[in-house]
Amino acid sequence: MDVSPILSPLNDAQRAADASMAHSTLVLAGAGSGKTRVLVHRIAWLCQVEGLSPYSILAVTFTNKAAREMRGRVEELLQMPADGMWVGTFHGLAHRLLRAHWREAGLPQTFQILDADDQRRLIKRVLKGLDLDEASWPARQAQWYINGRKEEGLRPEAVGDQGDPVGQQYIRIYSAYEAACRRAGLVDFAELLLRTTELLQGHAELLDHYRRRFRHILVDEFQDTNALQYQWLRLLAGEQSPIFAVGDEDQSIYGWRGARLENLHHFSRDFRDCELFRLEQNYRSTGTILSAANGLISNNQTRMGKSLWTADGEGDPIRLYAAYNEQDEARFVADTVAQWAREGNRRSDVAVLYRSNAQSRVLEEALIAAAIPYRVYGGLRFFERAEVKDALAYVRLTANRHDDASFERVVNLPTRGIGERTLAGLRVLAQERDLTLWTATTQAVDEQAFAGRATKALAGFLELVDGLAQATRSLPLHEQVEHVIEHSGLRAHHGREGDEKAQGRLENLDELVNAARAFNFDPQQHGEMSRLDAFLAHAALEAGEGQGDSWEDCVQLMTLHSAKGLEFPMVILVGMEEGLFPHNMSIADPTRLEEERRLCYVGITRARRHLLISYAETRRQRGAEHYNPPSRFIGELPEALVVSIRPRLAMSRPMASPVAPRRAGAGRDAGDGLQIGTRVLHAGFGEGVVLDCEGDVPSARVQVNFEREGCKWLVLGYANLQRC
DNA sequence: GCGACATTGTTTTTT
DNA sequence: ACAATGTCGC
Repeated sequence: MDVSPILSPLNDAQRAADASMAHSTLVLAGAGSGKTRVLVHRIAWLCQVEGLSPYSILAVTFTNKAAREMRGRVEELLQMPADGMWVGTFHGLAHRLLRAHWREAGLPQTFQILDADDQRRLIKRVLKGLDLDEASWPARQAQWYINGRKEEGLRPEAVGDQGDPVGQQYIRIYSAYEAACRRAGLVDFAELLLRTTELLQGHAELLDHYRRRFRHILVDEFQDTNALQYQWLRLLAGEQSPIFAVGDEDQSIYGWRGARLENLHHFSRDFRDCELFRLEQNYRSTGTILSAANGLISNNQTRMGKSLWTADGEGDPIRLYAAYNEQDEARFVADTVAQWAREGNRRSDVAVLYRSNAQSRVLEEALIAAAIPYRVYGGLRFFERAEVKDALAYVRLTANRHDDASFERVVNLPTRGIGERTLAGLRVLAQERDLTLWTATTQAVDEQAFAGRATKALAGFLELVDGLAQATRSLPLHEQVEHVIEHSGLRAHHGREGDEKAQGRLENLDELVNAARAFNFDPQQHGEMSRLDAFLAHAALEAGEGQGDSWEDCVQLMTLHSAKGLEFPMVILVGMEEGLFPHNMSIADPTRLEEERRLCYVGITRARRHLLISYAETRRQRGAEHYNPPSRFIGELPEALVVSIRPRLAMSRPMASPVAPRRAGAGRDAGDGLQIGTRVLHAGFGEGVVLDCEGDVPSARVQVNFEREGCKWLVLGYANLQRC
């Protein structure tokens, strides 16, 4: 057997890890050290050298994208399809197990998945049902509590209440929520994992079967596992299945949603005969970028420690730009990208990374003004849009009439005269008789429990859904979806609104039909599920990243979180100010501050060749002007690696209006559309940024901070400034 | 029951 | 600032 294609592209450390004979293997892989490559080649090694069938391999990732990439690369390396191999996200794999064993798991065959939004809405209803007012019991809080308990593997009855009334109330909420899910056949994300864990714990023969089947388990991004995922893995691996985990403590950025970095530290204790490998050679970035990353992360106290190095050269210094305000910063980004493109580079090789989504707006405006195409990642994805979810709710009801969450969503959409009063009556009825809303409605109609008009409306809704189910039963999937959109009245509903946004919603509905048409049903993966159920699960589990959007050469805009796992020749890290990054919510707590620092580390290590950092001295945040000092993280970079690309002037932070109040509107705009922060070109002084302006049009003066000459006041009528 | 105004709370995100 | 809710009058 020629193993050279598997091992020869690897360096010594990677090769040692991939050929490890230890029972458990933990690979601490720094950013850009070939993490995915090690996983892919390990699978190839197992198949070709140790002679395992792909059928007996289980590989777990956190995102669908990572799962797809892994499967693709394994197939490429092995030169054959790896159909039998289970590769997927924790949730995707758990879902698959639950579909295969719904009976043993105690679920209805048609169980539906709740996404985070569905879950919150359902919890809201449960809170109402318990007569708790929303002010003291916010749904978000309850959601956080419930998911937290599930991720600890705890059911309501297992949660210990220390006699504290708030805790007891939460336990009540948790119980009521569980009952609501059970009645309606609904499963939230955390439930997928918890239910699977319990399924395997409670059914020795099933556990035994899967333990025999999965002779080897691989896990990506191990630092992001939560307690339940860790438990799930231990259970599935048992004593006999070797486990191969890859992770990086310095890239743990999801602590706030339950990820436990400790899992990485406990690995060698909990999985027997463990061998540890470190990958520290980086193949991505220049020496400068790595030194900056190392310098920054060394400020974190709680780490095992690791230092990246590269055989590559030093490369460019890191450029630091002190913007006057957020508009100036955005313009700097646009200018930089324009310059980069002018030099013959691709715009898509540039990523602009920010801490929070709200920051994308100014950037987008500046890019539009400069006619630079861009693409924003994140935000709400296709299957999360309200109109799409509405349509899917109808479809879900045709598949499972008892899906209360979907029932509530569309029972009066478009409005058909079923109001809050009627609905409240229905809920009471359902509660009293322990029925789903659908059944309760059927009985209410039979018994004429409500006023004539309401009863008629309810009967109309029941008929509508039954009719939709009837009519679509034997249609192909996309025609089912199309039929439902048409005959539920949703299309007409959005058509009536007639504004620009409604147009977009209609397009999304069309796109949903397309998505249904394009959905490929894989009997091997979906087992005995119907095509429709498989599509609905797909919509819930894969929010629909790649939908739409052509492949134009676009600058990439995204949050630091969504940049994890990606790399770009040029990275611009914007908004590096105290309070923004590190975020205000995290500054006081050392643990969270360290996570912010890791987030910064992730951002820096995305860059291959060029790294630019900027901050704004003034920024409008939630309506008010803020003067945040530069981020402490800037100061933590080795000074020698950073150059300021515009010398900061003593005058660079002029005091704003409190000292010299101006007439409303004046002071913002010096006629000519020159606003504070506008970049201008002067024939003699070169380029600069408008800092201030005063007076009215004939004698207006502006203060400009020139790159070469410093700060000057100019009379607008004579200066002949050009915007640039 | 429904549309027009006030109030509210604002990290990060995948599944 | 601003979107996403909740309350009020018809």
